[in-house]
Amino acid sequence: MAYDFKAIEHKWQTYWAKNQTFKAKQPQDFIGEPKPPFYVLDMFPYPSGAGLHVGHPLGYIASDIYARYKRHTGYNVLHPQGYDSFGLPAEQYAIQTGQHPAKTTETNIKRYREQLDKIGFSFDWSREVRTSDPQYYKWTQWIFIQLFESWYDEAAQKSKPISELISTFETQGNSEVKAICDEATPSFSAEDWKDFSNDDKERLLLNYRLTYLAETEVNWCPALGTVLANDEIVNGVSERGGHPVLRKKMKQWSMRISAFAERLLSGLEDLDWSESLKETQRNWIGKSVGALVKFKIQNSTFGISAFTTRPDTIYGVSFVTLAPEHELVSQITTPEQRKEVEAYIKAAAKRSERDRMADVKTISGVFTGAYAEHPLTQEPIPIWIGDYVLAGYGTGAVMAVPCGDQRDHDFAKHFGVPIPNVFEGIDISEEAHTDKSNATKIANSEFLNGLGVLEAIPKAIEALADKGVGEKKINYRLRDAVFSRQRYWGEPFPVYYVNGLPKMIAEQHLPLELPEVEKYLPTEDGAPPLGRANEWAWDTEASQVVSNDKIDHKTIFPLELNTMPGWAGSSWYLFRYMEEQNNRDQHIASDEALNYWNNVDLYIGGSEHATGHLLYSRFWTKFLNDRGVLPEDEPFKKLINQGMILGESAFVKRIGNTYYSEDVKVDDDYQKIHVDVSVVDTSNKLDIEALKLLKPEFKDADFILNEKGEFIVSREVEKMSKSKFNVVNPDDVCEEYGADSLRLYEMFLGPIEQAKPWNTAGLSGVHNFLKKLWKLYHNGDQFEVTEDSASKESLKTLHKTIKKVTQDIEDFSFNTSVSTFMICVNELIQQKCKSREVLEPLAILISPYAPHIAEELWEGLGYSGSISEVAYPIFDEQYLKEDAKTYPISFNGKMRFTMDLSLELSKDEIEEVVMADERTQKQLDGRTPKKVIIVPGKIVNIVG
RNA sequence: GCUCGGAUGGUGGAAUUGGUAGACACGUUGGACUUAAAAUCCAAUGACCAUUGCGGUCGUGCGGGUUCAAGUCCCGCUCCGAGUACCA
Repeated sequence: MAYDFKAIEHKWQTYWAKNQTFKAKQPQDFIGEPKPPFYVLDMFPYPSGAGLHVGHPLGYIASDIYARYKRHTGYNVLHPQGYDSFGLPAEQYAIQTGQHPAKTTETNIKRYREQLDKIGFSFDWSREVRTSDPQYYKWTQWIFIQLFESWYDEAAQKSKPISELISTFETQGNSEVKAICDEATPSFSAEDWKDFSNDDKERLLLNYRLTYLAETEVNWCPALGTVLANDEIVNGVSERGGHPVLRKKMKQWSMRISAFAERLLSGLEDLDWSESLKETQRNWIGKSVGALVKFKIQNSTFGISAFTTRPDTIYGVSFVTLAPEHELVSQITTPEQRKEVEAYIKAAAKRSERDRMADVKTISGVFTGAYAEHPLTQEPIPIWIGDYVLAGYGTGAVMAVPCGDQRDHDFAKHFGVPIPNVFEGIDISEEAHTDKSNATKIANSEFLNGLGVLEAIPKAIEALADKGVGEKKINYRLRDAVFSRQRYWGEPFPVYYVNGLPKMIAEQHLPLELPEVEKYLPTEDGAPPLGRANEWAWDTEASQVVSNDKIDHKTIFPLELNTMPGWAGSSWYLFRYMEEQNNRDQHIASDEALNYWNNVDLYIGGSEHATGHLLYSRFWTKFLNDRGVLPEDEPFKKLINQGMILGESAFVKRIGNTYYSEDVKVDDDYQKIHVDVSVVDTSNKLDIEALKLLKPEFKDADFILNEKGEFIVSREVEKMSKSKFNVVNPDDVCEEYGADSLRLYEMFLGPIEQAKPWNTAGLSGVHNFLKKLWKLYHNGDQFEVTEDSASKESLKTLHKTIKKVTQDIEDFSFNTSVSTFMICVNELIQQKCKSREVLEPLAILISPYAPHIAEELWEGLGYSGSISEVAYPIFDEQYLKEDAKTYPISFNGKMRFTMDLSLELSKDEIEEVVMADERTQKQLDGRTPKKVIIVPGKIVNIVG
């Protein structure tokens, strides 16, 4: 019987589904001692219209191997899957076609599921989640309300209920409270608080809430009447239509993630994540220690605060630069400068933040005409604006010290601002002196003169603090996260507005479901798509959504028109899987479930989520832990990033309507045109007829063949995408080679974390291997395994394989374990091994990688039921004992020949044997070696 | 620009703590079986030189360095990829 992968894979996929083989157990399901839990999670996919390509399953295959391995070693494994089903592409499609995004999303999910099912994953589908399902986003809304009802106690480093803060305000005002809040929060006493109106109280509380309304900048496209994602902007204009884009302020919900900066930073230490990923998050959070320096503005009541890490250079300040968006700019600019300043602000609004950061070569800025006062010397300091200062970072103001900062130096030189030198014996005429080591001594700085940088910093802060013009400050680069999106296809906020102040809809009335709209575009006056809904008002008495025309601002109020961003639903989904479908009504998950599963033991996904999803979900987890909802304060214990699978695009040379084979010389300028990889074979030959069939536009084209009468394409490695015609569909691979081949090949391609190109030709290698494996258990058409004991050699092969494969799984080195299986099978065939003693453990070993064939072989071995929980083979050292080693004999580090020597020999004995060998004497050619280096068990190196 | 990765034969990659560079595959070439093809099996395959055999030189993106020994460690570059706060 030949290896009939189609029948086998279909048979076992049906069996697994029917028997719910991979359904995880809840703690209460165990009779007696429960198995230890192990939670393996993939980053859930966004179900796009294009379907899966072979790049998507890479991480899923790796995590599936690990999940299956853990089942073999006695764990109760939770390995769920679901969909991140809110998102921009479905909305774009809806705008174009008028189809409801829920409908296209449903279709896409169905297709994803079919594709996933064909690959043989051990997912527990009974726990599926979809972020766009109202029963799911009910809890996303619920979490939002919890955030609204919380504040951050800086002293305790913990989020707490807002009611506690209110009681404190009632008894002591806010002077004693150490809370994270807006900078502009005024101080007040208990009496003041009592005198405030309810609205005033609400406005003040918004300064403290963990989610709050604030003015933030967005990319506004006036022509489209909408806000654009950075992604939708290409070269400064909108991708759709090429319209200009401006930066504009808008009132939006924000998340006070900055309150958690310190914990997000220190929490990294205990995580089993790659050092590079942790480093990326550390840099993103960007902690820096320094001082906040306050500058008075001359002839004005205003002041500017600037954060600096170099308060020691305070006497080197020669100007102050504000971000063009800084709120003071319009108020301090002198009439003479106004025209120039306004023009500059307008120009800066057209540049994206990224452009401004990336461009360090162009120095630009404008003098405001205003002067600040040096906090220590009272000398006047000119105030400039410059777009290298970003409004969102720090205070949006920089105290410029041109002698110590290169950017300030460039700016000063460019505009002819003086560059006072505060460093002893350092020439700063050409470039700034940025060295922060203590070897640098401060000069021209009064009481700081002669001090090293490290001593000068605290001394300078002390002096500033004494005068009340500065203080020690820790600054984080991490900014509060904007949480509003002017979109349709996202979670609605459970918020309505009374007198312009936000109110939460009570928990028991959730979910607040998305309303129907006629079009998915923003309204004509620029309101988000929800502004088109006719039924989008909240009746506080009936507690239900009612028609907009009933809004009376007495009992019926308008609802929030924004929706939540993509990361809302993905920040907590891992906890939803912990509970079974039928017990999800009353909570995110039951306490029993949360306390049993805790958090994710292994998380696999792309590194592009390093600072988005992975940081936000850590933030929400910490918050929900503070508020007693979750038992853990980190979501993902271990994390592996899978690399991208790239496509091998195919190109043809075109001149007019004539196409030339790659190896035909063409003198004129030609264009390179993508052709679909499906009409090109593995030796780069193009099937012209198939191409014409696929793409009618080639019907009348001329094709110039090479001397052999073939048409050859050129190849290039690019990102796999529909527009590049280089997408390989896993369905096609499963059809031609089978899911087990696909799984093995994806792993065999290379290290899981590396980006690598897909080359379908290589599949035959792993497919051949599976055929050989099959043959090992068969004699002709007959399944054949003997009860004879295995040879010493075969046992050695087996145990060598157990050792290596087990180690590889633990190290996530799946590519090398596939090679190990190949070596193992090659050796067993050579040894003509048919013994159950070896073949039975081998079937278990390979089952995480190629589960379908393993099940079939297991059945052939006489067992009924799935192989999936059979105990994993145990490695026994005794079969691997060696008594000799093939030593490489090197001369000056170059290997010349090898010698088989007993491992029992001492260093001296080895030297004696090696020196006596005639090949050694030939190499030395009469010379006496200066040195002989012998590392027993490893190498001999003769120097001389 | 900044942050984080990566670079090894014709191709994907291996070499886990500094110790035989190129495991395992793909591809290519030659051979066996066959009327033929497919499938399968066997052999060769880093480059260059030598060749009757022995053998030799070079070689892990580039330039330096440390070491008995460097793909691996250190310093300085080049190129490519990802992220850069509203793609998910």
